[in-house]
Amino acid sequence: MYDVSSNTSHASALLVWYDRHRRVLPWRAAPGEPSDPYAVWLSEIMLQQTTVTAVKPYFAAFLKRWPDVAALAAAPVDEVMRQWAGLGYYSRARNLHACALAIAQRFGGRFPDDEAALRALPGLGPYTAAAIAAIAFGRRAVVVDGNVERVVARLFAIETPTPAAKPLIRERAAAITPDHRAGDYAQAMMDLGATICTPKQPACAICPLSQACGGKALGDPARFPVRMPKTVRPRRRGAAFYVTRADGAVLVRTRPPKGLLGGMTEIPGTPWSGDFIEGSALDLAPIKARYRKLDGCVEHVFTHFALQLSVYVGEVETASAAPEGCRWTPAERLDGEALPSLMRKVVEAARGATEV
DNA sequence: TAATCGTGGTC
DNA sequence: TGACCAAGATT
Repeated sequence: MYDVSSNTSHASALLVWYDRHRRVLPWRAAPGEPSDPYAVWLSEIMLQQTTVTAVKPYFAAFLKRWPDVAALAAAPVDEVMRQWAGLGYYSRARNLHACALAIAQRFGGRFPDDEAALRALPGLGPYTAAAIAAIAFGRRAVVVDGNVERVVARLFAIETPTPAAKPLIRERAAAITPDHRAGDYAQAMMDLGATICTPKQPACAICPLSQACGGKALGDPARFPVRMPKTVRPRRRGAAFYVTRADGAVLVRTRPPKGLLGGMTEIPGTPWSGDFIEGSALDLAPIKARYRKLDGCVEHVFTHFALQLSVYVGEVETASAAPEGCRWTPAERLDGEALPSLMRKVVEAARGATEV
């Protein structure tokens, strides 16, 4: 206890707190128990920009269906995409499968245990590689996610607006990262950010780092991290065509593998643009049919734009062939398609309007 | 460096 | 009700 450098004191105060207040999470090993690298990896990918609440059911479903990395590697990528549907950021699912294949084929089914090798795998960036090295293998690593950024920015009262402050935040984070209990420390920082040092109203009164916190000393810790002024979110509009055959089959198509909703199933529609003309929507219908426009719009907000989608409902004869790029899917199999949430909204709107 | 890439919850 | 936010990666 004679080393009173900030390095050790921050970490030990945090670890004492963690031993008492750590969250119980499905992918987290019990104290003293070894963690399963597969579970750690799977959860870390799912948790990228995604809440714990949203991840839990997906994590359980994946683990039940594919209990280890070999099972996941052996699955068709389309099955993985379907299982991922609804969780968002679909390139994660494609990379997840690519990573499982790499582990199975290049590493004999065992995850590499150092940060650099992990970093080279698909879908593993600086954060995730460091997190897995620390949590699954006990390696010292500087783990910086959104929680750590917030905690560190407050602790050191960093005035530089993010994202310009990232290098400084990383430097400060490295300076307080201990050499021991790497996994516990990384998870402690994230638990602190998630439960105490929260974005809006940090609970400084019960924070183990409050004594050392520069942001608190200044009187307004919630001011950190300092953000750059926000940009406006543009709105785009378009139309979707929900076409059914007399036998109930629905016309769908698969989006290109890359880009927005890459590789996912969609209801055919027009491009989405800022200057969409409602009156010319029907000129872009994928197949000739009698269409009825539903009242209102399906609304959906993406990260960088908001979308308003008109929905047209049409019906064709059973003999009708699917147009180029489209396919018919039986009504009872539509829910099993890799439908992103936006498209589930479209389907729901169309069904609600047709079944009355 | 700056865009792009989902979704659901919160205030 | 709209803006912000969540265990970021990729290009």
